[in-house]
Amino acid sequence: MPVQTVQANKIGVFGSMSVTLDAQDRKILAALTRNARIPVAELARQVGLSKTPVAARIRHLEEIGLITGYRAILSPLKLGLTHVTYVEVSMHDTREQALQQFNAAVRAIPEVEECYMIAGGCDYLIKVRSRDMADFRRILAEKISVLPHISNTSSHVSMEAVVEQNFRLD
Amino acid sequence: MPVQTVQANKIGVFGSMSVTLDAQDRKILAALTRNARIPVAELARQVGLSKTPVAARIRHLEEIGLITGYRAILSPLKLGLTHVTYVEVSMHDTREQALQQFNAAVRAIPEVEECYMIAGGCDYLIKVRSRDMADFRRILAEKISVLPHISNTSSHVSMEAVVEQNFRLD
DNA sequence: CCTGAAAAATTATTCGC
DNA sequence: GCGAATAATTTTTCAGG
Repeated sequence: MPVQTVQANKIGVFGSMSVTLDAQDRKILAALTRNARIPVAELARQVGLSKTPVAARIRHLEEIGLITGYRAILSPLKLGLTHVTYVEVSMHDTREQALQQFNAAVRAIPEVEECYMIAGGCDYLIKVRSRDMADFRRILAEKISVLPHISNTSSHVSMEAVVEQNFRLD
Repeated sequence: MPVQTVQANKIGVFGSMSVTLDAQDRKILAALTRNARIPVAELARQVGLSKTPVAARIRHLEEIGLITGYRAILSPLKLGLTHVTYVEVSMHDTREQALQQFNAAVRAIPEVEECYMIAGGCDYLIKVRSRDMADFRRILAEKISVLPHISNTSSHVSMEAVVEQNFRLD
């Protein structure tokens, strides 16, 4: 059975609670986080168990939704997507309906890599990945600035990626 | 032979520059980005080619460094890491040596998920993932605030993740 | 709940065309 | 680049501690 069936999310009160993991589960997750294609046999060796319990643990971690999937990681550099810009967005309407309309619209923009609603001054922080400054200008003008209920935006261009997509397991 | 070797480098002569991809390569990357464990046979079906060229294309995409790896994706929620905070960091020394010392130090903090050097007012933008506010306070006090050459920090707490780790292939 | 090995299924590779 | 046969790898199963 393909693994992506794991992504059947059970969204609800009980399905979204955090889970306690033992040291071996953490080793399994650390290894799968480094390499999604590691064989269970090799994983078992690293964890210090036999294949059977390791396979069962992986299956369980998938079923409870802790492992949401397995993905290939691409080089933004090789894709020509070297420019990263953070856009602060202020809203002129922060009522629930307006926020949900904004959320839906921002999710439809493929160039938006991340977006968080922020407490305090600016209302949203959007991370945009683009080819270059001209590409970003187009994205800002055609996609970001036309988002619903926006009051104004402020862009902050990255000069260097110091840490990109780091993980934390402990 | 894959097409991209014909017109290999778009810009410049260096091996780290961007690559031109045909529609089939993009389909392969899109599929592997959704599911790293998809069998070559299934991938071939989706792309509209047979297994042989698809396997060769994947191998090539790995060799040129466009596919950098395959990783399991974990649910921050299930791990109890629901709090995201962006920390703006200003430096009191922006000479090259100071920046490199800062970069090395920030890379050693596991709770830092991302860090970009920013043009303009604040010098760095750091994304921190924590269990809760108390956990963040500890990280800020013990790990962020003690980074070398820092002048001051300003924290922006996320209230909602609207988009998390979205990809762009086109 | 784990072990270890045999069995079964799946997947990748190698050919001639 | 195709398709089938081959070869390799990986997962699953099961009796036993």
